[in-house]
Amino acid sequence: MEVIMLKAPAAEDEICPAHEEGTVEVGKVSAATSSERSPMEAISRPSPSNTKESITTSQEEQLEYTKSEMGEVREENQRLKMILAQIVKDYQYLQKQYFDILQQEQSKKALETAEPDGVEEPELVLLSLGTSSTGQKKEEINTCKDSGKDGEGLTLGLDCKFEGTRKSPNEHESTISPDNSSDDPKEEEPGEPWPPSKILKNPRNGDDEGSQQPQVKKARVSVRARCDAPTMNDGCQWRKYGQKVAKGNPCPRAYYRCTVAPGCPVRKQVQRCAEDMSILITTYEGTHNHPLPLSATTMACTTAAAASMLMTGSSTSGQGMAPPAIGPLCSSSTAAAASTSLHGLNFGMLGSSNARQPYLPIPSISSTPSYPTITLDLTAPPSATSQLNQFTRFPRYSSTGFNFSSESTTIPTSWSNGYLSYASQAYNKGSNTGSLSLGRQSQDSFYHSILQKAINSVAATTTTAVPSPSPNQHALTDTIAKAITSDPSFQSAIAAAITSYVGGQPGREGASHDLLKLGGHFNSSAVAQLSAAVNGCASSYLNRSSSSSSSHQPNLPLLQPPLAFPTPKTASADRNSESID
DNA sequence: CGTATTTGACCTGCGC
DNA sequence: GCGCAGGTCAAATACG
Repeated sequence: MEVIMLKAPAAEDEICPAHEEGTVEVGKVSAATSSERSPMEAISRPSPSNTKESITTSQEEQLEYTKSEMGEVREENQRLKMILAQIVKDYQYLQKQYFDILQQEQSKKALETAEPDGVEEPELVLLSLGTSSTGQKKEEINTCKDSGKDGEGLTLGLDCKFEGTRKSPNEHESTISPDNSSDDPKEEEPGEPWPPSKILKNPRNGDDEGSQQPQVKKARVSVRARCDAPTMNDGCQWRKYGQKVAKGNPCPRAYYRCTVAPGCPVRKQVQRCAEDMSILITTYEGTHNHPLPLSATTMACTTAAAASMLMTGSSTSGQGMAPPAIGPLCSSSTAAAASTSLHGLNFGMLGSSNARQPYLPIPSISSTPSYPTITLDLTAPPSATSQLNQFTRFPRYSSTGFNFSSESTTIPTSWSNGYLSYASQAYNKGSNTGSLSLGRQSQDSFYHSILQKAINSVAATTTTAVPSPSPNQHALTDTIAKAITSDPSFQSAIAAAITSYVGGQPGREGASHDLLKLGGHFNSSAVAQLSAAVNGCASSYLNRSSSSSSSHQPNLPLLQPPLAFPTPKTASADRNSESID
């Protein structure tokens, strides 16, 4: 019975999470529950049909046992339902916050767009989440630029609609701010015909939107990642509707359309990099008009964030052959979200058969004349120096950027520093452009380090092992906690990061342990703060890791046990089997 | 048999 | 106006 209980939700998560939002899942769970009951009742009730005389004592005992088990199962089911409800609630709340932030930033940017420096069209916005080789970076950027035309670049336009790279602030607001929520039916509805051309072309779409905003250019989010599989597993269901060989790349470009919902306008292009066949370039466009699975949501958020950056960046950044000077800080919140979301993508990608390597996102945002394009490069070689070079080249960003260095020894420090910068300047600057560098190889080590650091700090202050906690550690912890608590977007980013970190590496139980440890020390005010901050947005993620020790967070209702979250099937499957066993 | 993929043709926008 | 390239459609085909 227990097996069933655990599996049902898990299975749902694997399949639906990406398709349906929590609400749906809840329903599904309910369904599962009812279905479970039937069998149970079938077992417990059969007695009437079977004469009791025919039932042996042992059988009766078994029935009793079964009944008690059933009761437990039901209780468990109820508990799971509650958890689901909470998660859904959390999710919705966070989503709302996230988009609110985006809107605020857009408004801010719109106001600041008037700034002289930002006048140039931001053809390129660099959002670096990972280490990337400088040289490569350039190439990538160029590629991105070209991509607009030859399709070499990948763009993932998930949820944001954009107007031309540069529109008046008002326009920006009017088109984007209203709805960045990917879940918002409204957004999609304006359904932007994917390609501008489409607008005019497809009457069948029945969308007048196209006509309404003929000039609207949708943002595209291009993700470059090493993946042997035909496509990345991004949490959505796609149907291939075309394939074509684009000029400049011998590899055919495949066109996919989201089939999660009948009228979903989201499409994606998948093409292998001509230079490196192992690199898969996936471009997303459009807005989902249906609930998204967690993993898909992440991507959507990434797109939205990227789009936001693009939009804002368009007003402030310079052109871009070389990663131009981007504002010191991309909208950190969005950048962070984007980066982390990307990570989430990676995570999703892990689901694909061959893609096991978690690549840190090294996103660079660029826009082509026709389409604002954001390129997230998850393929950067694990070169610490490359990142250094990158920053050397663009000290401007590094100085104010949200720098997640990949160097294990400096990561925490960089991060904290970067975050401080972020916290203090992000909104003040209002700049949407900048760099958010998350050392690629670091992703793993980065989050780990952060968590570890936080944990250590906490441990230092809460355990006897460390008599006198370092003031610095304390400060760091507080800083982190404050930073997280003060910025919902950042919370989301952290949540996504954690998700990626935890979920992206099924085999790495360490991550879970770290999180558990974090929660385990929640007595510490610092940890409590962190937990509270993260809790809001990542509770669901944490839950998974804390599943085996839900008792550890009595005071953290959100940190409940575990439902299978959209994670690579293998991961969730393993988890389920493990829990079952 | 139903669904997904393949593939050639068609449409549209853009540059010359 | 013409040609090129990107993007989409839809019939044919493959697959489960």
